[in-house]
Amino acid sequence: MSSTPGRLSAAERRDLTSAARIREAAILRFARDGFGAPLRTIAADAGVSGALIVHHFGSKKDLRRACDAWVLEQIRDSKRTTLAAGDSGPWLAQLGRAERYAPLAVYVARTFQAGGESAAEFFDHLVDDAVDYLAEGERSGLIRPSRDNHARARLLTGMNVGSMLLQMTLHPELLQGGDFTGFFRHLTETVTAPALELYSEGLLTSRKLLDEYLMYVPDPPVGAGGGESAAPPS
Amino acid sequence: MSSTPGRLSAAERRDLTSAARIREAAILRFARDGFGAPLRTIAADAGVSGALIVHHFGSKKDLRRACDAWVLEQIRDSKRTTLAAGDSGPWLAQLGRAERYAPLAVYVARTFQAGGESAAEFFDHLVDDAVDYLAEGERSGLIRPSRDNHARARLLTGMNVGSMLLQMTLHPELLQGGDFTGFFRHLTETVTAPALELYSEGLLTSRKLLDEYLMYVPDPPVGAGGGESAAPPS
DNA sequence: CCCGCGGCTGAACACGCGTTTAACATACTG
DNA sequence: CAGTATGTTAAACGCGTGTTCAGCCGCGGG
Repeated sequence: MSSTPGRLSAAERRDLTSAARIREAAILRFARDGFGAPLRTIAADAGVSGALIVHHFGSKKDLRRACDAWVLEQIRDSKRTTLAAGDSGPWLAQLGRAERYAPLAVYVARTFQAGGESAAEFFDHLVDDAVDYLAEGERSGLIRPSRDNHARARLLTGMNVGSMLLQMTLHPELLQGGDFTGFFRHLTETVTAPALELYSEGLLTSRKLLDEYLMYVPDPPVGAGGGESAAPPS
Repeated sequence: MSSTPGRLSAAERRDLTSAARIREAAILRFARDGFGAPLRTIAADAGVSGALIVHHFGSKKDLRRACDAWVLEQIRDSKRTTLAAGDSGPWLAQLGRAERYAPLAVYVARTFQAGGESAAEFFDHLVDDAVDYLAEGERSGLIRPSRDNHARARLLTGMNVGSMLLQMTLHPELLQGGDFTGFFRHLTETVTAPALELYSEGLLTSRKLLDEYLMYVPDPPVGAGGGESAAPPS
């Protein structure tokens, strides 16, 4: 992994090797076309042969694992940065707007689309983030308290990620060019207004339905959450 | 297509032929495993050879087209029925609970997951339904008026479908058995409570954010909608 | 009787894909 | 300079898949 005598750290130097180019190309291509993208296409993107990819990474699965780890690392970086800047909040939305991080956000969306273990893990991660974010909003008086913080966080996160997934399948052309920011711009443009309305005023005129439901089913929360996903009864 | 001399209509008689069995098996298998399911698996489900499928339907794509049409027809039926019973409303949620229609709902979800032309068409269909449903709720005083009915309908539909998609990728095991109703049960169970809370009380304590946003961007609606999908800024 | 035709099949073909293999180039080492 | 490790490649293999092909079976009509 390290042969040149330069004094850069191994991690830094690797960013100049073809292995790094492959990783970069793979992330971009996976974000564009999903994880079904042929290995040879990634190879062409990186300007190398297909065989070299498996030589460096072992297999396509391992390549994806490497990309996953790298993306997660980048995201942690970004979170540290925005947190340090006091600009806390849900990163998925903001991330998409930042030119640099948009591909990462789309990559994450592809992870959800592909499903599997990593998707579930990542979702829990996002939910935990949302819990924190909502709690902070609650403290600052911006957000209402909930009967079940975890369930609410799960609902909102699920709606967000789900909507992203839907937009991905409904408008694949937005990803086909490398224009990842356009994807998020379109998403927020069509969503912000009605979402703010829903968040500010609600949807129902009375609390009758809610009260009836709460009467019907027993206790709402206790401590830890139990269920998982999200989809309101329209 | 018709050789036996019975007096049933051609369409009815076909429901006894192996072509019908193939269609039925394909719908179930597509719902379970998605449209990537191998033709030979469907053939095994239907108890026929793989070659017979293409003999009857021409190709896998054509088979899917036939299934799409059939499912759409079934859904129209179901809509007519529930509408006649005065039990109007969004069918996707209710549909999942009805033992008979649950596979159809999952099939539709798979359609969205696969993306493409039919997904977009179907989504518009759902949005139109939601517009009607919301308007009716508004008339009956249950639902608040909106600044942009179409945008709101798109948001809510997108959140619903998106959440369904997410649950599909997050919990594929719920589909792996043929238990399609369990899928929807789990979905509504984890979602209903926080969704009702959100719909009844909103999320934000003040309308400041909304007003600011509305001040910032010009007119909200006019007549027809323009954008498409949905995903609130968490 | 047999002839033909439609339902139906197993085997073979074509193709895209991940992966393996053998070889070549380059550069560092003794 | 030989030797060896490392980066890199073209070609081939294996496998899963949609599709095609040649033929079998059973039955209704001459």
